[in-house]
Amino acid sequence: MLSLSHILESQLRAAMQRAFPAVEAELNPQLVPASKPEFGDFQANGALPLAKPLKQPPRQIATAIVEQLLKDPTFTDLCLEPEIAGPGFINLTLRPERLAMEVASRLADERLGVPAVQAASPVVVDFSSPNIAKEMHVGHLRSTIIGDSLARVLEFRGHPVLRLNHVGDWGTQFGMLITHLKQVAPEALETADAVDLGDLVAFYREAKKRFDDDEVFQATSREEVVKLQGGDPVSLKAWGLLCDQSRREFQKIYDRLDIRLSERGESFYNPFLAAVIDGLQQKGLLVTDAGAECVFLEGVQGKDGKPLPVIVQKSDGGFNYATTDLAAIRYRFGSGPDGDAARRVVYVTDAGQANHFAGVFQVAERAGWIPDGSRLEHVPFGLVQGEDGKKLKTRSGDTVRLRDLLDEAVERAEADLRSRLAQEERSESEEFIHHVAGTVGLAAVKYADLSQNRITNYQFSFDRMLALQGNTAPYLLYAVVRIAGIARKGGDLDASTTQLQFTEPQEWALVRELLKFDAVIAEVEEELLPNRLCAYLFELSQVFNRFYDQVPVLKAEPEALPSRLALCRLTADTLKLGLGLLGITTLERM
RNA sequence: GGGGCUGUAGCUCAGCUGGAUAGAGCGACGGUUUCCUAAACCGUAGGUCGUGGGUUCGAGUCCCGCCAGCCCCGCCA
Repeated sequence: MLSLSHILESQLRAAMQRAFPAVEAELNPQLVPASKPEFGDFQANGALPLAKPLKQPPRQIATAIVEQLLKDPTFTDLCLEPEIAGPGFINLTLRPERLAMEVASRLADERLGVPAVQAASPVVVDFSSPNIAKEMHVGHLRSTIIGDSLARVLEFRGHPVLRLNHVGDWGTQFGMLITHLKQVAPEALETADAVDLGDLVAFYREAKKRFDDDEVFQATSREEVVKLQGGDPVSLKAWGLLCDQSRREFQKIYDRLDIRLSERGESFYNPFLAAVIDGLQQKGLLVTDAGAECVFLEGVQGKDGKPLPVIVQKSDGGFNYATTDLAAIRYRFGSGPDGDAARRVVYVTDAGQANHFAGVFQVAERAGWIPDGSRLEHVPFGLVQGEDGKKLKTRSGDTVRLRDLLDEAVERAEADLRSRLAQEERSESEEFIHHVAGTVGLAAVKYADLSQNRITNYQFSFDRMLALQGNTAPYLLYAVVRIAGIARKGGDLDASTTQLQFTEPQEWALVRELLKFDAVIAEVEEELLPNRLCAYLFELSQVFNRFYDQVPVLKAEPEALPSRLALCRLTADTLKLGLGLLGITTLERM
């Protein structure tokens, strides 16, 4: 209904101008969706702020606006007579036949009323970003799931999206690991898969410990990084082997989650690091401090009130992550061949990096590397916590591997399903059980994460995410299954309907809910908050379940049947599309 | 010490540019099934929106102070 609201807005604006031609300030109708169903479809709050400048009671102002509205035939064609309520709200109700027309047009539109932008320049979504030589763990869960969903929404809107996996394949950590392996397991640096990933993780832990405790080891590691960054063939080969091995493990997780990503690790920007330093130098932003090249931030003070630096070149000559991030910003906004020519770049990383990104973004801004009219955004999210409110750990206190977490979700979904089948004395094939459990388990993990406002910490709970009632994936999937059930029992959902007619309040409620879809997608695209889409899909499922419970479909009167089937079809299409944008696949039976 | 985020019902959370009596789910309590999967639906109870000021026609939402929790703070990412 976005297009209708735009039309209404301009009609309101015009009516206000006609009613109060003397007012010079911009007249804003303040048109928003009605806060409650009994107030109609939209409400215009614009009369209230005019009370003071016009020295008139707001209801009188609203009356004058409504008077003008009623003189506009395009308005009366669209809406019933407006009502003035409360202190001066103008409540607008669309004509039922217009709502039915909107439904009809969506039934004929595979995009369900969501317009496609004609965008040539890409949007970069930087997400997931695990580290080479480590396993993906619960810390990568949110970035991976949220980033994928945002990418899907942006793609659906028509943006060319670059899904970039900025894997940690460079830097000090590699120096540590390679140095350690040279000493304890040199074969791992020369032969592919000489040690498995689990061992690599153990080696990494040992290396990290030595790095923290042993100054000699620390120095050797730093030298190793410099060698690597300098292109030393032995180091490079070892590095390549480690990356290949990790990459294959990551891919298994991505395949399982149905997530597509282009790997472009930190190392990719290696050739562009020196130019970052030169560029900052040319802009006069660079300051040498204690041997390190820094840019001091404006408006951010550290202890003792001195400005905080962003270090772009360490005193040993090496570059660090800030340098890489700056090079990445230049590359992503830059035009080809060495550039992505993006107009919007978003980073889906944990909220703990907010300061880092604020600093890096400021430096990029001051260096003039963010083109006018383009957007550079950090999309932060909170920690994953256990049900005890602390950082999620295994019972033995280790980090939870992503693989294990997904396995457990699916196992629990399967156990639930089997006990339910037994209870209902249903018999299903093993294939069915595995397919349903796999879909439900992964959907539950994704939905639970996405349905919460990402900025807050997220309390992870298998029991809650797999619950069959409430705002959960199973509840939404069940709504889709119910509609599929209607189709199986003889309802032809694809039957074309020339005349839509709705009589029951439950039908109208469903119609109105269905028509909100386009506005929700626009909101997610803008705000990058997938939980808004989740909230909508949950609401839609509830409204549908109410309809399903209280209004017969297959046993409807012949004149009502086609319209009700059409509502079912549009509901199923909307749920499937919406869930698809969350990265969740639906089922026909469960 | 400085900065960021958070604080809303017993629990987990919504609350979009400030707008009508602050919403949902779970849990609790009470109902509904000869009918499309009851994995559902209907109802009841439950809140000084951390706290004190301020801005204004109007504040959970904006501004300032304070309290509590989490995170970050020069050569890790």
